[in-house]
Amino acid sequence: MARGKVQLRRIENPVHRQVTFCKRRAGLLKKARELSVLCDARIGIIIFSAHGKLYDLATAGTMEELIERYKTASGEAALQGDGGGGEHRMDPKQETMVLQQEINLLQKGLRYIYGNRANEHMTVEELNALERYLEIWMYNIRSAKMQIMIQEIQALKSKEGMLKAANEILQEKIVEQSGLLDVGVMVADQQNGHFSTVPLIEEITNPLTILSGYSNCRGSEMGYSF
Amino acid sequence: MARGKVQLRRIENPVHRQVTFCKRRAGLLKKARELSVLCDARIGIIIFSAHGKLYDLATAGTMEELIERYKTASGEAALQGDGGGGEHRMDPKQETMVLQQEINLLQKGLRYIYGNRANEHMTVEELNALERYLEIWMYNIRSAKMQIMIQEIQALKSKEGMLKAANEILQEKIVEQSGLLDVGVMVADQQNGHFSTVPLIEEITNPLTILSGYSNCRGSEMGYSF
DNA sequence: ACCTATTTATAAAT
DNA sequence: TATTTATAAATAGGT
Repeated sequence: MARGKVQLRRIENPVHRQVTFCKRRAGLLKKARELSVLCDARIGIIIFSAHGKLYDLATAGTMEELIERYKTASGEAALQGDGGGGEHRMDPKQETMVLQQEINLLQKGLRYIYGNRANEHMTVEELNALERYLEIWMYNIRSAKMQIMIQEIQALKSKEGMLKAANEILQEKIVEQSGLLDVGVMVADQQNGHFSTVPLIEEITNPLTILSGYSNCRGSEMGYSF
Repeated sequence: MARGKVQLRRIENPVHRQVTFCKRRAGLLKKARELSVLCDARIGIIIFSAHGKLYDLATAGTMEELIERYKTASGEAALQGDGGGGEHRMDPKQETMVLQQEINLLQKGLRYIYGNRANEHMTVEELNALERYLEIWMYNIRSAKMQIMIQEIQALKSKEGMLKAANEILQEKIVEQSGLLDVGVMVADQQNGHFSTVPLIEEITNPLTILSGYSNCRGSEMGYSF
């Protein structure tokens, strides 16, 4: 913006382009910070240079928070096919009405929380409803994760059942063959190595013992990516 | 930038603030588009107004692409710190002081949210800190649940390993005894019922297949009590 | 939404 | 890369 009007097209001279990129990038981020402070907005900016280098800015929080909020706000999360099993569908008209109600309530809640409380009046009932919605959404996320783990656990359990059954049949077979051999059970027990046949199965039962005492760990020390 | 220098702090007059927000938001997006074209950069901007309304811009592609690219690009840069177990403990006095600070902040937050906003003033910094604490606590709870399920999965897997080992030993024993009997493997196979000995074990391997596609189920339909 | 006096941003030169 | 400077752009306050 000086010493010559700028044409709105790619700067061909690589040196000029690099210099302009640095200057304007700084300017853009400055403007964003100003807008955020002046008008109480939350802003995230992601810039990839032509060479793929990342520059970013997130005002009032982390970029991750903004991305999450963006995803819900842009409606991406709200309008996708049901991944789970058979859910009881109501007719589309009613469905959209309910969803619209939820959205209205959420928006009102946001104005209430972030705007001037005096301008928006929410009844206790509305606040309770909002609270329930939020809990439901959070519950959905957690449930999806749980579903995955539960399926894995059940797969393992069924596998365990099959292995146990196979074990029993094999043991029966051994007993049978021992009878044919007229040698008796003694031989079988000696050949068992460190596995004692009957105790083995008893020992490993009781799979669903729920452990307790896991409160109060700082989050950063636990690295689960679920 | 005109008719009066601007102070870099929140504009208190709501009308002025709204007008400035509109103007500067447009200016910011324009600058971003210019930078993108002039310097061949890819830029994404997410703006949430104070009332929660979303404004966004993505040059040269979609915001989703930029977010994906951001996650990989920032993730590569961010993988540092002690990944292992070593926790840096501070002395108990300092620890309790930090906890007391957390409690004070929470109490202030509760008064702020449920009481009269005019009486309690919280800075953006305080609110951010509160938000972070809440996220950490929630993360802890979820992590504890995860820990329990992960332990159960591992217990089941180890049990599976033991059963497999036992199975193999039993099968060896059968083969051995069959040799002693001079009857051969034919008899063993016939006595196996619907379990074929070797195929069985192959069939049930592959325990850690993670299922996908569990997004977006309504909470009320899922009855997990974790 | 439009105006315009000023402030800001910045292109080119150093 | 930092500074300077002439000029284009952005915009605060008003209408």
